[in-house]
Amino acid sequence: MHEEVLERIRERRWKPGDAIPREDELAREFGCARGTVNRALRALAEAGILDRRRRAGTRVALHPGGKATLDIPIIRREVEARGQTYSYALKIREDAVPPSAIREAMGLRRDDPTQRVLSVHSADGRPLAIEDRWINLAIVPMAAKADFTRISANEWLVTHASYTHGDIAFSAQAASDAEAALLHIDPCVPVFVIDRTTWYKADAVTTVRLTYAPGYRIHTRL
Amino acid sequence: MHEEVLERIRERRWKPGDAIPREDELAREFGCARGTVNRALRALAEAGILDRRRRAGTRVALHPGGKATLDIPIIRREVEARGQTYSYALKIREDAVPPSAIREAMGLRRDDPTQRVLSVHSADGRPLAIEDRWINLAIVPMAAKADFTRISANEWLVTHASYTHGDIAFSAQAASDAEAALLHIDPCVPVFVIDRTTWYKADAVTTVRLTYAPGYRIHTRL
DNA sequence: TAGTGGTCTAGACCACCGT
DNA sequence: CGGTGGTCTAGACCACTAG
Repeated sequence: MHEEVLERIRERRWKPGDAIPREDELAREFGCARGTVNRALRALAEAGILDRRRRAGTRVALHPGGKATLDIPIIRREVEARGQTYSYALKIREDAVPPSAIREAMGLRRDDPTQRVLSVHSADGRPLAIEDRWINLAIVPMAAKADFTRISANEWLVTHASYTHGDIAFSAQAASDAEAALLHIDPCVPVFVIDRTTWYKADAVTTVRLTYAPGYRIHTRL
Repeated sequence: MHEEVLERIRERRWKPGDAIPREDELAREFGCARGTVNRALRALAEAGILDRRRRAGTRVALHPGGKATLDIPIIRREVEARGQTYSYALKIREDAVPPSAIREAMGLRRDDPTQRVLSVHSADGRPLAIEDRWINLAIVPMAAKADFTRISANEWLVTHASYTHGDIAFSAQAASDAEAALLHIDPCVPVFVIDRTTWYKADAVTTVRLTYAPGYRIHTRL
């Protein structure tokens, strides 16, 4: 069902913008229950292949497939999955007042308790990524007692803190002097950067910048 | 249902690694049909929040929420959505033999008909992205007749060609001399790069490199 | 092999939103 | 307003796989 509809779209029998038959018509045509048709079409709509609206019916999306789902893996697992040996070094851990840009992004006041954790993840002994993180201790007080010399803040938070929503951004940056030193590269070299902030209801949980060594790419299938 | 399960995970009543009750038990607890439970749990599993296996039951994922879905928008729409004026310039269009790296990535022979289309997308008159594309004319012969001076190859292909699968990669690169000239920036400046190749069954449809002007970021919510 | 999720059915009522 | 998708039910059988 799902596959048959996809096939008709790919064969261009149903083209972008076209309306396709109603659920009950398709159910008769395929000789199945409407619920089955509904499930198949809803899945295709979630994938961005179809546009569905009550009363207006179902149409092939104008720009089908304009979505990609990325895995955001734990760095350790990513390294180990490539068969490399992972290592990790904690560089800075301090209770400190974040710079105003961070405070603003997290919606924090100057007197909110925050902890900064800066560490380097390495693959086969070579620096792979810098993790520069600020944790809101008011929301995750347990983090103050966690042993970030053994497990990365990245990994600790994934299993010990929950979030309701967040945002993530990918960009290209020139390595700063400090970043270059940690990654053993020259300053101003292009590096791939991921900025992520997560929230629990109205409160920021943590914000992190991951700065990857040159050559890093995020890859996914469509 | 969906929300209630999410809430229990976020409250850490069900923690990563924990097994949660069977579908029929939850159905009794919530006073609904098993089908309803199944739909809710299946949705959470697709989102990476739950791990489900027949016979083994349902568990909270060890690394919940390790997925992000990105919109891969048409550049024109992306610009217009920001309220900027979009413009587009075709720079190169030629039937040519792709370099061996491209041929290899697309699985083409030297005598397969291919067309190169290189263009620049601009926002408010400022170059935003270079689109450097190779099209497999054996699979999309209509592309030879398309008017790429008016509509970008990007946009034309989305509505006139289908694909069964593809892959996409994001990386940070140093701008080459040619790219720097087209984007009106200095060489070696960090630029965000998207490489994408799409396939129809066993044949490559097109491969494209989008090179974005400095400052570009991809952003999404989690 | 037994227990779990995966999928389907036939029917029902509801919510939304173009016309 | 009416027609469409959205969601639910109660039941059934199947497919997979852990023990």
